[in-house]
Amino acid sequence: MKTKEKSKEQAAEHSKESLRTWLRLLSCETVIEQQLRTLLRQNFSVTLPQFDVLSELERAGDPLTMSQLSKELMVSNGNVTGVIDRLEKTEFVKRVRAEHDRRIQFIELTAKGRKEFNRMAGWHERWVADLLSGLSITEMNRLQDLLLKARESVSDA
Amino acid sequence: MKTKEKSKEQAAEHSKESLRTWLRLLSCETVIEQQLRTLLRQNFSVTLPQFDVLSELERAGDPLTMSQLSKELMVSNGNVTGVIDRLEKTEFVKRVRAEHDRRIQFIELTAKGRKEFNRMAGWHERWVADLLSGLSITEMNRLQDLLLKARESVSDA
DNA sequence: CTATATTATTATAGGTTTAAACTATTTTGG
DNA sequence: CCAAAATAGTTTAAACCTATAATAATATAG
Repeated sequence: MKTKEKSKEQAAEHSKESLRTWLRLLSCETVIEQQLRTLLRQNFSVTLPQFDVLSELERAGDPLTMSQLSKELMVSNGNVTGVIDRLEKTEFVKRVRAEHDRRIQFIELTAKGRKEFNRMAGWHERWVADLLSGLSITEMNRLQDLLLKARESVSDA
Repeated sequence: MKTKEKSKEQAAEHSKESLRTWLRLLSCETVIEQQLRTLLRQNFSVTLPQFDVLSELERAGDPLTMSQLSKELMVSNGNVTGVIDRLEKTEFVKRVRAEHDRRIQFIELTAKGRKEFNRMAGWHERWVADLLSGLSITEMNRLQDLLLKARESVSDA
């Protein structure tokens, strides 16, 4: 078989392996997500999307707008509105209208929100480490590289 | 540093890499899922969960019960009820009560459902292959192995 | 000042989970 | 054997998440 030439057989095999890879990626993500969702709910009465918002706010260090949250978390803007509504109800965050542009809502962590999040984050990291304890650091680094390459492939496609 | 001894530094690094790995896995899964969801909706007016149900039914070859679908797709039983309700409304599947055990609902593809699914499945495979075209077959095999190992780690934890 | 773009919310439809309810079946104890 | 209890399969209810599309409010450009 000639090299550098993409035969039909190779294309078919690539296609088949792509599907297998995607299905495995999906199931792997699903089992981890469900574990974390359950642990967060049972231990802290918080949902995973809510945790993700708090995480993003803490990571940023500064208040973020609805649009920034929407972009960072890769969810729709209408979605963010609902999650923030509920986080505001539990007083983990608060909305603050920007002075210079009254369309903009800045979302900031309250003292309570920051304190609770830090408590959760410690456990969250332990849970993830525990779930992935069967992988060595080397394996995780290789996995990260391949996942990054996959994501870049998707972005280019 | 002594070998075979898990120092605190190693544990901390493992923990950090676990979190990075999980976040990368999550974002990778999310971007692919959103692409596929959009493509399915725009081209076939079907949702990703509905496609997954049809896929499972076609793969099985025989009708499946609600519980079997719930287990295979790793979603709750209440969830399956709703998705099947909608698939029944579009006449892609139908419910059939089992003779021998009248608690059981067998879900089977209709002729229309099977035909439409096969049309979708071809495109679905092409889309996935296109999204992952930046990875070689070798890379995908390595990725599959690592993902399998990760999922096993989660199951053991 | 008007047209356009940006930011956020609302409306609608669908997906998801957990807990509880409901029905059918099986098991158990008398 | 039969009634009660336990188990199994599915659905329902309530709460939340999610996307798209439409809308409202504000800002900016011409």
